[in-house]
Amino acid sequence: MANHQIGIPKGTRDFGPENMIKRNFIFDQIKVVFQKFGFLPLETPTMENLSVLTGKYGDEGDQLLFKVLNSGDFLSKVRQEDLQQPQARELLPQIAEKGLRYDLTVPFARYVVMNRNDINLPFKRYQIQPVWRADRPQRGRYREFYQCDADVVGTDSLICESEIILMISEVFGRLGLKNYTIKMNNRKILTGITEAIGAEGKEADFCVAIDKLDKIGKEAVQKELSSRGFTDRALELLEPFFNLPGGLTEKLHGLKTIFTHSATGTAGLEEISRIYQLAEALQARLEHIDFDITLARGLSYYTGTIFEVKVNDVQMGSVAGGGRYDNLTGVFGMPGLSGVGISFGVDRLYDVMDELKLFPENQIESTQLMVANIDLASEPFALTTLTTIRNAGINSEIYPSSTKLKKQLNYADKKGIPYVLLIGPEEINTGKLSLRNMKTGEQAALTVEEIVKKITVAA
RNA sequence: GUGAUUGUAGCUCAGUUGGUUAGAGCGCUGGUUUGUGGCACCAGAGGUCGCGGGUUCGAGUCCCGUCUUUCACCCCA
Repeated sequence: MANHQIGIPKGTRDFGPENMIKRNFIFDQIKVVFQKFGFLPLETPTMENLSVLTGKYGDEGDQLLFKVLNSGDFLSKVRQEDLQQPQARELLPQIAEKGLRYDLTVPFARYVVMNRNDINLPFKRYQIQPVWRADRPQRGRYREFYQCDADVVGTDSLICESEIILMISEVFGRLGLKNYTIKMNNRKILTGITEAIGAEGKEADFCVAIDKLDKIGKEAVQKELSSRGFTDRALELLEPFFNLPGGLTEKLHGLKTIFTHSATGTAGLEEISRIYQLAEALQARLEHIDFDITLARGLSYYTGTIFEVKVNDVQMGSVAGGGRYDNLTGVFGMPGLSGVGISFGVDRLYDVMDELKLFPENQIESTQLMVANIDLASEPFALTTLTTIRNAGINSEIYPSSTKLKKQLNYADKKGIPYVLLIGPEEINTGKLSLRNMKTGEQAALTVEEIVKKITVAA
């Protein structure tokens, strides 16, 4: 009888065995690629001090942080006046000093600063851990989800950016995703645009609005911009940006003339074309890259190149994103360290791959053979045989009790076990064991050696 | 945080203007088959109708609250 009280928190999920095998496949591919490019693993605590987390993600972000209540009698240290008239803002710092990590980049920055004397710059790390956001769940959006980050700090070389493009391509190739777009832009270009249209300093507002272009259309973006205080003159000057020519070189050329009086914009353009050159030298496939000046990305700490990857033909937000941040460690008292990184969203990749049916059929990590449990007398022989088979490197199990064969075969069938080995009095007498192929229903009398050979070859 | 939406058996869902013991399919258990799964047939088990309150002679059905689901906005992976 199921208890109606039990359940899991909103926006969290259990991952059953079938789920986990698929998820691990994604994790493994990403891990292999990260290591191939010289990134090494790092893990940080689930909880950080709130002083580390707050103020790094904007006001919105602070609200989305999960806070952890202090241990013990957490109310005893609260000021009496705050207990009389509780206000969340006053009360919170007194009752909670820890929070769940919101992303992997800020904890990484904290780690770099704390270990500045020990780490070898440029420092390349990857990190695959869950993060938590107290958001309202919806499609492709959970309160607990995994990020797979790879970042390099301590260099401003654009080789890093071009290698990120390579890593994205390789991960997607390994996952079997073919139709995807790596959108790339540069914050300096966005800054250049605000300069060019006479809206200096309104870059943040500009980013939020322009980011929605493909979603809500040009008119709605113009409307939003003017509601955010952009003048008619600015919107007029912005007009050419909406109508840039298609090709990369044409786009760059078009922007170059617009940016003649914007050093920042020009620098952004040079970075973009340099990244293309480097990626080409690395033999990256460039057809997936789309230089898109409307790409903005919310996180305020990006200062240079920004990336976002979308899978086409699937209704889903971005499945990966990243960019360069010039001064992330600055907030922790270590200025002048530039970093760039990429983050894959496994949960979304999973949903996309599931929808496109891209998960491989045969999972070698699952059970290959089950020894049926015919009767108590045959059990010792069956167990010895099981160990022999396991030692040969075949994933195998024995049905733990001698119930009806029908039930045992049914169990094997449902678990997708391809072979069942029958060991009863008959088999022990002849020394030939009955190996049943569950797919075809064929059954053969074979020695243990023949069985091991057959399954090893088949796998 | 704003605005909608959902909740009935393990799962997917029926359930009439409020009216007796709340149904189906799939799944599950047992049997037809005492050493042979999938197919078929037969039988059976399984439900505080999300939770709490209210209206009513009577609530799965109407009202309020709450939780949950899904979706849009904000924002984001």
